[in-house]
Amino acid sequence: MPRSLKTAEIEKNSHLDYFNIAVSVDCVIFGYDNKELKVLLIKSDLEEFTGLWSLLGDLVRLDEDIESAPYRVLKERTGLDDVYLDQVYTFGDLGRHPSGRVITTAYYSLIDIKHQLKLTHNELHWHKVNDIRKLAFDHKNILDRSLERLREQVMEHPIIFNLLPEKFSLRELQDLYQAILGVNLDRRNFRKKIAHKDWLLDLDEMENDVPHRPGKLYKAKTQFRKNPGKRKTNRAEARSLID
Amino acid sequence: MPRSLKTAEIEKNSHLDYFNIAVSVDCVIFGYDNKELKVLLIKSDLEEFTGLWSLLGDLVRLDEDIESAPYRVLKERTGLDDVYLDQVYTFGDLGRHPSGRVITTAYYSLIDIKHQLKLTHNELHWHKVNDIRKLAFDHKNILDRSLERLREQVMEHPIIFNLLPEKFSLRELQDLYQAILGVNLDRRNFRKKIAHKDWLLDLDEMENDVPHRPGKLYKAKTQFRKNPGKRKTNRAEARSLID
DNA sequence: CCAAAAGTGTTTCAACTACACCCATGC
DNA sequence: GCATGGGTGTAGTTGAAACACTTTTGG
Repeated sequence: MPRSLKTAEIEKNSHLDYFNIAVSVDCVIFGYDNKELKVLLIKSDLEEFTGLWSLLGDLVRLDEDIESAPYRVLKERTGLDDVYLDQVYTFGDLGRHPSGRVITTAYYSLIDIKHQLKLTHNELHWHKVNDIRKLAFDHKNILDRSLERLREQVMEHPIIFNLLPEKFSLRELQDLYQAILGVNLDRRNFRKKIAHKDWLLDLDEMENDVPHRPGKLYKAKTQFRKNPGKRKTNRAEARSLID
Repeated sequence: MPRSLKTAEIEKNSHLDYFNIAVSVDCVIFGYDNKELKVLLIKSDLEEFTGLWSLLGDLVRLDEDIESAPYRVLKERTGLDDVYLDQVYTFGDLGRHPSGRVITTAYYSLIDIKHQLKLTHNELHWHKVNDIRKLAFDHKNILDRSLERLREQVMEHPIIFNLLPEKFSLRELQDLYQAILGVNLDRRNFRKKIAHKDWLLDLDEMENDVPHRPGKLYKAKTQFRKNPGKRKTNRAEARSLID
């Protein structure tokens, strides 16, 4: 009963297992720091991929909904419990996993990199998304698709706040949009657009410790923060909240 | 080796199989006729779902990419070979299949209902999408998500022509958009918008057999018709073609 | 006083909406 | 000649883009 197989054990699959299809999830965990979009990767321990990094994934257990699996992976790897997750795509080409037939469903996740993570593995590191050229398996492809999806979602849906600390200035928000979209935005137009969307609460507080004129601080209206209502209803909720 | 298991045999899974996760694909096959959006369904042969209809699906084989599976299902069920397909979402809740643990990836497909289909099963019928209240398994949910996705795609991407015969009038095209989106569109604005997109070739031919002034006939520029280049590149191609 | 970013309004342009009349064909 | 849809243009509105100066703070 392969109930508690770990990713690191996939390669130990017996020949018998090889003749079944295994189902995994892979998490594209995005974070934001120092004006750069980052992704959390783990050093691959497969011989075929020595020196390469890979996404965090695991086999789906027999006793969990597929959507629970990425929450479990996040919890196990980072200690985080209440995160934004969205399914991206399912990848199932024949040769995508060297140890056998593994079909994987990719989820992307947005977390506040400053929430001191309890990283459970010392081979776990944040990488600048822009610097990544090659990953183990088809994970570069999965990353590209997830980033593409994130870019599609981020201007339309109030999800970006999950990448920021609770309080932030409009400049920080704009920098983050720019990091994700890879473009520069006009400050005045950006502020008008954000104001129009009515996603923010004005905290009547100011930044401090900045070496220039401090900006006002805002936070996201609570319904947009983290993962409102947990599993399954993500998409529908996010959608209804912006109508 | 469960290499050639058929959907209809899922329920025969042994207890041994029950303790594995099976992977299937389900096809939401859309067609258009008589100003109504239709979907191709098969009568469920599971006891639990007596009298209910279900989507066409099958287990993914060990020797095929996951994206090949829906093409194979389409080919087996309708005889069609070169169809538009797009992955929608992967559904994997614990209780979704009464015979065991089956995770399914949904694809939607757009086909010309008039291409006389070689329907391989006499319990296979077209149903008006608007009339469907209940389906076997979680297929109503899958249908709803697929329709939602089709609606998102159809104004932005040149895919709708796959639902029409090769030659069509602007009225037919508009009727089809209206059937999909569930709204009425202004004729003049619609024609301007379509003209602007530059998706059509003017055939310099007229309708005949219509009991009113005949309209001009158009066809989609060839790159938008059917499934250009087959599997895998669907999304990327569709996207690049509209830039 | 210098550097850095905060904050703010107007004009232009493109896209979308609403809306009405004459035309061509079949019957 | 009547019914049905074909075919077309304009005015108003809305959202996006371009663009520059003054203010506040820290150093």
